Amino acid sequence: MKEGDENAEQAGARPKRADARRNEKTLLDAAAALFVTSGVEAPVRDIAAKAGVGTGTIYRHFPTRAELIIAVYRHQVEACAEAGPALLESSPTPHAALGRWINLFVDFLVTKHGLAAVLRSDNAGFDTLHAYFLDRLVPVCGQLLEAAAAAGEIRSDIEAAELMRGVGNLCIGADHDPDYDARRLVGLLIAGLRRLL
Amino acid sequence: MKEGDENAEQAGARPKRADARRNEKTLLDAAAALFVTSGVEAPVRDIAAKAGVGTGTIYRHFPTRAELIIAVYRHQVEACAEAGPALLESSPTPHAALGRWINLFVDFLVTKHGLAAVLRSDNAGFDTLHAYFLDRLVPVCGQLLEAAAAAGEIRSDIEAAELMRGVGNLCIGADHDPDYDARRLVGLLIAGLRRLL
Amino acid sequence: MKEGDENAEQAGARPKRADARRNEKTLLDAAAALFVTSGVEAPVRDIAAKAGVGTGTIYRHFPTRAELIIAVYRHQVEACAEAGPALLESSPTPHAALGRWINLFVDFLVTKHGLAAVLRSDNAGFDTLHAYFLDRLVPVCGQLLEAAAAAGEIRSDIEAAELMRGVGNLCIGADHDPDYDARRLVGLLIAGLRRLL
Amino acid sequence: MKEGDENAEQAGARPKRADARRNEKTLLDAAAALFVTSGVEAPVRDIAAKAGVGTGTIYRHFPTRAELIIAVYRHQVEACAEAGPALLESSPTPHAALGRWINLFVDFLVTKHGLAAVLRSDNAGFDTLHAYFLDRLVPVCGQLLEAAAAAGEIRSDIEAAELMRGVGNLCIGADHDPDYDARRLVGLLIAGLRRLL
DNA sequence: CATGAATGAGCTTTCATTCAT
DNA sequence: CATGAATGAAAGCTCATTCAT
Repeated sequence: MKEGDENAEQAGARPKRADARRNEKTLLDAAAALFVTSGVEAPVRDIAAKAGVGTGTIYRHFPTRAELIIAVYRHQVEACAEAGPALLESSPTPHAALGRWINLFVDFLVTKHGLAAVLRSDNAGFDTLHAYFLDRLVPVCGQLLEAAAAAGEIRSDIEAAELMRGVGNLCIGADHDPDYDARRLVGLLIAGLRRLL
Repeated sequence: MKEGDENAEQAGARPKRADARRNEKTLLDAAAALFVTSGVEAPVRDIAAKAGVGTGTIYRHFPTRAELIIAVYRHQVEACAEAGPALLESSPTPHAALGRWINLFVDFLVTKHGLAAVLRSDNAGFDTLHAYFLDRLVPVCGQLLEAAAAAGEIRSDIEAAELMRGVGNLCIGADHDPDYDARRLVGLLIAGLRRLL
Repeated sequence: MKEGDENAEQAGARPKRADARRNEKTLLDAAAALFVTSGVEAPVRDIAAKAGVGTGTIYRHFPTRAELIIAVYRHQVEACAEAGPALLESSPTPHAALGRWINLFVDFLVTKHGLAAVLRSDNAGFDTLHAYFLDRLVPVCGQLLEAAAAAGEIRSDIEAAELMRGVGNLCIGADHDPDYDARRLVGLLIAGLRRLL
Repeated sequence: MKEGDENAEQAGARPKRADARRNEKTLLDAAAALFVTSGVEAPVRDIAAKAGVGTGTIYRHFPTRAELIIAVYRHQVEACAEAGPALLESSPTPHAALGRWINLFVDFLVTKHGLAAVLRSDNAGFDTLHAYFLDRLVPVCGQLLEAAAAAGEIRSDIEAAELMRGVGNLCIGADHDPDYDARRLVGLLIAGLRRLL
């Protein structure tokens, strides 16, 4: 049955079915919402319920939790990664660029209940997630760090991966405590990088 | 209630009390040992098994996990708290004292598998634990902070509670990753406190 | 519905039918292959995947698993059924013919991972399957049995249906254990039919 | 000496608590009953429900399904095993003893829905079960087989393990079909062992 | 008081089957 | 007709917590 008279999907070899696409969107929205309130380890059943789908649907779209988490946050992570070089150019100094970029990351993380915790998990199931964040963000951070070090603004004995982890850690629990300002503490951390004059 | 137990013991001369006390010691040792290997959220059953007692016994002595954790670490927390004033006197500057004292805290936390994470938990059951740490350590930290601020060494817009939380956060997950040096990052944080010259 | 398909095909000359038939063939091949490796209870999805079709297609062609199994093995079952009379003629004695025919059946069953087990299933869904095997093979077996009984070679108090079930049972699990030789045991069973002299 | 497990319990250091013992009995009864109707792979939840206990109770008493199955059938298996030597002495010939003993086994198995199937399972979880049956029954069968072979009554090329499996297989499904008489078929099998005169 | 048995909610994951596309 | 997305009922297993002994 090759009649191409049906509403042809937008160009592409195997376009996702409309309902599937809709569902995936619904799913991601539901997951994102639940992640905010219950953390990224929210029960699959709850996510499914919130999305109004069966649990199987989640597993079809995202076989592992890591994949779901990545999908939920991909856009924001990508945006963050891409912002790095631009900030380097538009900022007065590399150290300032670093601070701004880190703030972007903090703004992202602060609302991701439990994400930072899961990034520390030694559970094998989260390796993919771990790797994704590392792959995308550490190089960017490294670039900024190197620029600042090259400019003599900061110490050069801190690894990007370590700094990122520190920043990540400082964001843990920042969403459910108005007395805790992760951004301010991260500011301290970044300030601490400065080479002592 | 706090001192009552001791007195009742002397007066009543009930041998059971000695048993109970011995049990409690055994329990704390077992819990401490298991916390090291399995984290502070180790299954109650495992702790009981290690102590050679029934699970009920644990609940009798420590109705909530928070209480057990506090009991296990009380000595070390007290020691840390008490070290504050001494360090203030023996250190060249208040900021140096702060740094040393914070290092003490980091050294404590980093070896307590999962403790830092639990301190961030929004689980109501851990409120007591949270409060205990705050009560004991924040004033000490505040004292050091104030001294450093008074000496003009650091900014004065950082609260002790917030700083403690930041330090605690930086320690999360530091035990199972040799590539992550919480102490170095905390050092950055403390360095970041310095008033820019 | 049973004969309609064939006629409609010849009359209407609808090319779609050719597609469908090809599909059915593909399906049966895939199912047969998967049955060998994963047993006759292999997941529908796996079969569909192997055939390169959707799961719905399988249900369209074979609404129940029993029907699929029957379709997959029909040729071999028919061949087995048809071999009975021939063997009766070509064998030295009816009992020998029976033995040979039974061996044919054993050889068939033993390679059909899980088929023997499913033949014993009390799951209503397999009634059709059960009935099919009975309908096709029991009469043949009965014929051989009667001939042997008439020749005075064997006891006459065993029903063909029962014997077939026994043989079927002996084949269960014969595929995944090299230490178990269903054929030898079946040989014992057939030998046991002999009238004691 | 056996000196009674029951008595040892009263005397021994750690007697099982009365409620636990009662529960275990209830559990075994419930499991046995459910095994009859739903097979030995009946859902843990169903067994628990039938016994009126929580699922956890089952796992406490019998961490693996194999252990539960063994416990349910232990008495009968032991009785069967122990009957072997006695039958050898009390029967007119070793072959007769073998037949009688096999009948005992058949009577046992015929009501154990799904047991035979599970004994064939290649699932690692059932290794223990498999081993238990083999350990207890195959030697007994082997003894009878050897005696009969030594007496020249039967062929000597059949292994006890294989014979037991054959008998086991013949019993599959015998409980839910009044038209299928496993005992008669097994009789055939045993008769087939006879050395042809 | 101590014990540890019992409870049962809660989580993940699989798959037969239906039905929108 | 074919497709494969969605469904949701199972099922196994863990562990905090209660409570009979």
